Amino acid sequence: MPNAFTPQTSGDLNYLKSLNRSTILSTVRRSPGLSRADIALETGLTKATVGSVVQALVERGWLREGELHARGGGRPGRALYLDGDRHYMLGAEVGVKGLRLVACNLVGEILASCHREEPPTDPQTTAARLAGLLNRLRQAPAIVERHCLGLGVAVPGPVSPSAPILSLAPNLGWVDVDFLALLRAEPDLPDGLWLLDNEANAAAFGEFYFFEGVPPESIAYISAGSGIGCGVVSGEHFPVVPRGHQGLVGEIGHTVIQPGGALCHCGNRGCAETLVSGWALREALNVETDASLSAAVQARADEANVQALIQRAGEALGLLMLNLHHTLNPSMLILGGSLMRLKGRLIEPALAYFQAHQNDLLRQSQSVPIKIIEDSTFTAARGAAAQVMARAAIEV
Amino acid sequence: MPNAFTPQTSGDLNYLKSLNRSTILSTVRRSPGLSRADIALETGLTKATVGSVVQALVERGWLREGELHARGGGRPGRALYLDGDRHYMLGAEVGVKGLRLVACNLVGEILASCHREEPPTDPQTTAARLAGLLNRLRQAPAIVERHCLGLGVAVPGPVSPSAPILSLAPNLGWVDVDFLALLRAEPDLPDGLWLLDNEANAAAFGEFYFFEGVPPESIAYISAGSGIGCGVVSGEHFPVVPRGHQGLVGEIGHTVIQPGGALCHCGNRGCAETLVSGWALREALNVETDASLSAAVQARADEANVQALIQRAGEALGLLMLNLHHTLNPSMLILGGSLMRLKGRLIEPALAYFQAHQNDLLRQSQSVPIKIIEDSTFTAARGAAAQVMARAAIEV
DNA sequence: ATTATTTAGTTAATACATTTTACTAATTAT
DNA sequence: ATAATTAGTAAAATGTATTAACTAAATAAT
Repeated sequence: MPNAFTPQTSGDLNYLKSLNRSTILSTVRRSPGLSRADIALETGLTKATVGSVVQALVERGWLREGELHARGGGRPGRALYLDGDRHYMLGAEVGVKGLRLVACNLVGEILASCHREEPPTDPQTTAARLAGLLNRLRQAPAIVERHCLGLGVAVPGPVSPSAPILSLAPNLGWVDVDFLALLRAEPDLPDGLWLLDNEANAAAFGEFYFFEGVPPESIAYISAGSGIGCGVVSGEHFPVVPRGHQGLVGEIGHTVIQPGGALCHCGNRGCAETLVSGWALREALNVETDASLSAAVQARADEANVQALIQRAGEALGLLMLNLHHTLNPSMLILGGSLMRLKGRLIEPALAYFQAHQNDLLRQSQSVPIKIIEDSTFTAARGAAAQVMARAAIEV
Repeated sequence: MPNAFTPQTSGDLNYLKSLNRSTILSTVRRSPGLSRADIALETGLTKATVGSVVQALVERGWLREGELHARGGGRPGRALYLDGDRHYMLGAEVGVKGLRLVACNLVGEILASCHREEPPTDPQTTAARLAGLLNRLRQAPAIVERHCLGLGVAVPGPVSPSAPILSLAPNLGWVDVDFLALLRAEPDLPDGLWLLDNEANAAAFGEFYFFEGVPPESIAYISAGSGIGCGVVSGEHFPVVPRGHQGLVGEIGHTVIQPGGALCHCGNRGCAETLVSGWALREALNVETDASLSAAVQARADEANVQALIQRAGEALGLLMLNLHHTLNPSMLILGGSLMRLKGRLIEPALAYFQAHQNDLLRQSQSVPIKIIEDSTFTAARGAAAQVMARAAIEV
């Protein structure tokens, strides 16, 4: 039956095996240290099945055995963990302000990374530049001996749900770019799975997939940078990222929250992005694209109109969070993106607005946890790598 | 792998069989008249598997054989259809203004129906009244000889995703009502599956499941009645209704689209419901709850302030549609609910606003089809019945 | 110390769903 | 009529998970 990665819908015995293998891997990822017996209990599979699947996964470098459990009577189980030492995934983000790359292992640890803060020009040149950085990254001592599962690339715009093509990146001026094809033309790049996704989706996926602690049922990741995007993920063993008919799920930057408000790049008035986004704040404060917005705000922090501007932006973000909550109702909201560098100045009004406007629908249950990622430099790149892992886990 | 109805995640041979059976049924539902060979081609299953599954489904009254195909050379295949003659499902809607009941067959045809336009009082009494109507409905000649698969109930408020409990129905004044338990206490009701869901979710499900023609990948159904709700469905063979952490997915009536606007029942200002909803319009026009809103509007159609009010409501609906599109990006928008009785007066400004504000993100691909259901008296009830069928199809 | 008990994990036999292969059935084209 | 083509069925083969019986390794009781 279908999950995010296998759109197929009917199944044979192969599919069944892959399903159970993937479920077992997911179970260990979400609860590291479980024993075979624990897994059997949790998944409903028999000890025999779990035993044989685990054996295969250990041999292939996906799982490793750890210490013995010693809890009460009986033979102790052997703890199982994802094996962080044999495979790695590459993740890259083509951002409006530069390229970011990571290599990370099955546990989500970043083994090597690099970034180049220089706005991309045309797709072709950017692909060549990214290929160069990737090849250098792959020489890093921490990963040179490992097996590469593939490469995930995150881009700042919607990706067509039917093909891995960037359909529009307003802030780069790119339209219908088959970035992976451009990349594939470069020499010496690794084999394996190659994936392309929207930056917010990738980031959301990574935060969900490598969540530390008890994972929420679903999350919405609001990416507040030059523009405002949002990625959604849910589904415990098979995390699903809804992309929508045209890949526009989560384009909340262009939801209208102030009819008749300021003119937006998209042609409408009162879009959320006109109130809270990198470009809108830069425009209002006269800050160049390649200068630091947060530094400019910091420098002019005592000007009343600057304070009011950031305050209003924060409140707009809070409103956006509320509307998102009433539309998608995720178990957790995560805030990331470069705008988080404005810290309390932006975040406090946002949270205050969100708390103050909890209405009856919300108040009856406990309110939604909110997590803030202050430095999300590599969040999308790591998320893209996570997507590679999730996909590879199905095939192993 | 999990679908809407089987939260399980690991699988055995039983699961595999159920998966394929359900897929085959879905294939026939979406394309009536396929032959066994067509199904094998479409699903990727072998002819042998399809043959044996179809045989079982014909025996159990889910499929029936039809005419022979005659297309070119070779032995003609035999057309297969869902069997509309042996089973039926009951669906009921507990609405703010009354009860609506249907019995429908596997093809989605309504075999019998009744409604009682009298606002529900307390849950207990309502359950008793509904039970009475159900028992009378089951005596209808069209269904009395058939087998009942179960009962689906749609309610005007969010249902907890973890249990079939209506957590809040603001317009009924009900809180945390276990309506199915109350119903179960009544005598002589049928066995089978009993389901409870939000009215908008149920309606959305029914429109998706029994869609006539080529079904869209996903739909969002906007239910514009006393309040404004929205249901979402996607997934071809296993339609999924995202419900969210607290069952609040689609509570778009309380998204804020006019900060600082009119005070809403929920305590906030500027919610969509303050501009476009049965209660807001009644309040503005001084129409009693049990009187007809559309009649009142009709009667005062030449007053300028009434015209302006409806015009504004329509534009708010259009804005809501746009925001929904940018957040969920469904393949099709469906508008329903009692407000549709205002017809062109409301719908035209809504569509005009929606078309006029298509921005770059939308314009690049063809625009979203919009379907309007003018009379949605039984839409939610039939949808609840559809949910029963979808669930029963997994178990057969 | 020895034995019983409990839990973990493996192995071999079994059950069963799908596939593969070979077949029969029914039509059209030659 | 015969060949060719497509639909559908039947029997054997494949491969999955389960069941049942086992071994392994710890604690608790004697």
